[in-house]
Amino acid sequence: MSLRAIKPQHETRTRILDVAEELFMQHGFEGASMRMLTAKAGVNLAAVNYHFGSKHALIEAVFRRRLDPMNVARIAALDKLEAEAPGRVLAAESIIRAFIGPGLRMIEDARGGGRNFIRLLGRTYTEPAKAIRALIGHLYAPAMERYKAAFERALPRMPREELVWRIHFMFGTLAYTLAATDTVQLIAGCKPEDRYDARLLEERLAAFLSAGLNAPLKNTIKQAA
Amino acid sequence: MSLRAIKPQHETRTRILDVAEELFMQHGFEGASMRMLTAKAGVNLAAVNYHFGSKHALIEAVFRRRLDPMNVARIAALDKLEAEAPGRVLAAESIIRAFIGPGLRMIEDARGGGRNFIRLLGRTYTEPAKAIRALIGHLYAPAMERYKAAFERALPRMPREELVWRIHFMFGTLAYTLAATDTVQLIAGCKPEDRYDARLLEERLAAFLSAGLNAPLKNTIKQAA
DNA sequence: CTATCTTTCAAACGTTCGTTTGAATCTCGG
DNA sequence: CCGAGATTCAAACGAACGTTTGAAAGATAG
Repeated sequence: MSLRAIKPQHETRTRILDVAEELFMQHGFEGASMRMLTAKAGVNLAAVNYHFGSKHALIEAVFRRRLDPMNVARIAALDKLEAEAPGRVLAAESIIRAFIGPGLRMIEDARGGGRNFIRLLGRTYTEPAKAIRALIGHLYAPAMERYKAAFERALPRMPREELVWRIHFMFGTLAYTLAATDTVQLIAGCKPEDRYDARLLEERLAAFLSAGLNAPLKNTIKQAA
Repeated sequence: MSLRAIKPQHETRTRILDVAEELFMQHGFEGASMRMLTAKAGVNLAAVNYHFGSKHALIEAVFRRRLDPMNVARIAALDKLEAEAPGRVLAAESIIRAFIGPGLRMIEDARGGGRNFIRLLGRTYTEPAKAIRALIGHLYAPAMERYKAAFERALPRMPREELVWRIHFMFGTLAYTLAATDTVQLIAGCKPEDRYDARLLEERLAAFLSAGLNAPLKNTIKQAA
């Protein structure tokens, strides 16, 4: 074992992953070509196929690297919440905060890679390619099931079908908020850097989402259930 | 003028637009190729360039055909609302319903083209290609300005910055709800056909969004303004 | 130093992309 | 029926795509 340690064990791999994250976010999966990507990463064109096998496998690796730890953190946050108040009914807002917290914390990631990933992730919920949507759904499934059950316990009187819809709406708000690059400016001249004060954004999101989730049930909705 | 009328004046044009709407929705703008598109439409490969000029011009035409009338309907709905209660302060929920109504009505379009378009539109808010996002922003601008002003009048005590964010959140919910093809099933085993009972969906959306928009202002948010 | 395994490299592969071309076909007023 | 204009057609264009290849270079253990 020499004294090298200058070149990390898989520098090429991680450099490809970092650049892929950024370029997929900027141009989409089809819009970011292998030549573009390898040139920006400063590696040979064949490096992606050597280290990952194919472009699709690279896409999967990009998601796994961040999404797996993020969902672990989400489940841990929910576990902690339930352990602190054993047997008690949790407030919906606490559950919401447990869910969005890990994502927002990733935005604050100093190196900036996390921010790229979060924006990429937000966009991918509506990705047209079936294979990619299936991948995301598969990676999300465990955390999703856990949170759905938590919401059901927190809101026992809400019809299941209505609850599913409201969770769906919450997902939409979250995904869109994170994915939007400059569409915000469609509504108002909002300086883009303001968008990433994660603490303030968490307050805004928690207020909006918990109010929506707890919205009164009108008769028309009750009858449908 | 003969008795033909069998072949509409621009049948090729509209057939291309219909198929483009469907394939762009299914595969995205880059994923749907001209050969795929023209083959499905039963027209020659060169027809798109002959009638529209380029693929990008076709994309623009697909949006203009539906988005222009939809925004006209949105502004008209708001005009009607304000005319019915002159000088009065509108309820935020009425404004929300005026905005989402035209979109949901398009989903019910019998021929199905409207449904394709709405789903395509929802996805396009987070489209990576800048040119397309700019196009959407430009087409939306007039209606957007009108509705933003209406919300400001309806909620005079809310800080402007907070209001902009909440409008942004509403956009997200709407876009995602409409764009989602089968991501709903991530949350629950919901039969996809249920998703398009437009009346029920309007009730659910209006309840969720107006509760979120009217959410109480916490101190942390007030201080930020 | 040598031999073995890993990684990098330039070059090329076959395919598909959006677009262009120029001739053929259709439409319709005079 | 004719001829100008609009439309359709098969074929080809160059460019860019993801991937493969086989040799060169680098790293590692005996």
